[in-house]
Amino acid sequence: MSKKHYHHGNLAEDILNRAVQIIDEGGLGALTLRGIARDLGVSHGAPNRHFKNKAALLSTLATYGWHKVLEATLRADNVDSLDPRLSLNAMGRGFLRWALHNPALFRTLHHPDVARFADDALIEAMRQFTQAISDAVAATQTIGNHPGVPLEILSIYINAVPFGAAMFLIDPFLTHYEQSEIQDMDEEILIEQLINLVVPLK
Amino acid sequence: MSKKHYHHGNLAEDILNRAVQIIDEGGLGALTLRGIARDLGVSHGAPNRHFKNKAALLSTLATYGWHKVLEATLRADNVDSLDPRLSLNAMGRGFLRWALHNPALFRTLHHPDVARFADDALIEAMRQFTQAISDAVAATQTIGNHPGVPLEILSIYINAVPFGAAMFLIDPFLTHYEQSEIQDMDEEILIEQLINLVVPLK
DNA sequence: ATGTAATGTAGTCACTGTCTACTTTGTATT
DNA sequence: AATACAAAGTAGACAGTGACTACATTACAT
Repeated sequence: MSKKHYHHGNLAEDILNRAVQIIDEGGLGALTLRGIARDLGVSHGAPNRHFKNKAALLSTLATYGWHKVLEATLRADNVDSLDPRLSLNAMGRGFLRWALHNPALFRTLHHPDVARFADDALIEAMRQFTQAISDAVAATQTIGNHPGVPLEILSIYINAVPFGAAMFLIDPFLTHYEQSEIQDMDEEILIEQLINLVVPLK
Repeated sequence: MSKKHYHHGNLAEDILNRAVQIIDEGGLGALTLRGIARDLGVSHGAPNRHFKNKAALLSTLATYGWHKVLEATLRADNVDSLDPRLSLNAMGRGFLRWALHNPALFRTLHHPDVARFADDALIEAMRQFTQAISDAVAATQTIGNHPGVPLEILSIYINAVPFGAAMFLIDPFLTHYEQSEIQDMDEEILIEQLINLVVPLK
């Protein structure tokens, strides 16, 4: 970190952290390699030693994000419950909570210009996530939930709710939308009510 | 269109159409004002006469998209049904069908870098859409659907399903995902099964 | 200790968005 | 019909960006 050293130390990680901050503050459009380099007090070409190009940086960021969101989804309270419904409900809450707390990373996850240049690591991270959701959904089907619905379709449905809800809730549009009562709501209650709609605990 | 004329005719509209094509082909990252100008055989500064800047072009595109998706949502078969559930179900199908057929425009709708610089027209278009959904959801509540759930939360839930599902289904990631049976499915059946999950016709 | 690979620097290039001054053309007014 | 004016397009310039190159510094394995 000290400016006296020629070598930076762990520039790659600092670049990623700074990238998350910038996206949080100004969106993906505000992200520039040269801007990051300036912020870290390093020459404009330095980031190229750690990321082949801008797409590679975004891809790394998205891969990191998928790992994080999977972790948040699987480590939430009650995920380990023996009741598949309670477990899946907990996963949904963990997912939505993480998305609301990490809007910048969340937005990179499904960003089309990121997925378009996805490398193998990113594809594998995405696959792991969808697999985890699919497994949990399959478990609820074994106890009678939504019988007859193809697993892949049911998984899309279950996944779409926290994803679509988060997309809407972190949309800058909401800021312009005055009548909303949601901004005053307790976050946990909001999460609970939304997830209970898609995975009822009856 | 003839190259012999100094004035182009209706350049603004042609710019928008070409922009949609470019986003369809190469994503939002492939969209450049100069590229559009080249494609239309016009000087690089010409688009500035019709759009103050790139953000204004994207904003116009998004506004147009919101109008289109609202139209597709409200004009689908059975939307006029007297049964609020059947009507809302039809709206969901109309929405999802449109999104799958217009991935480029759909992606601009909630693109954070677009909403961030939203002008009044865009905000109003968004508001009209959410209002239409909210009204239809409220109608289903009057006949006993999801009693006790706050309307705004229920609306987010209802909206999240076709939105999140479309987001996933048009994700370039799916291309890398071999085991998927979804790509071989009939689109209408896919739409029907997904929407029936969130708005059951019992 | 030393040489080699990793890491950072400085310079350059094409491309982009945006601005300005200028040119051409459609149209309303007389 | 002539003409003035606004709308629309052109050409040139500028700074910022991503990416590449050649070069400098440093860490580390041998």
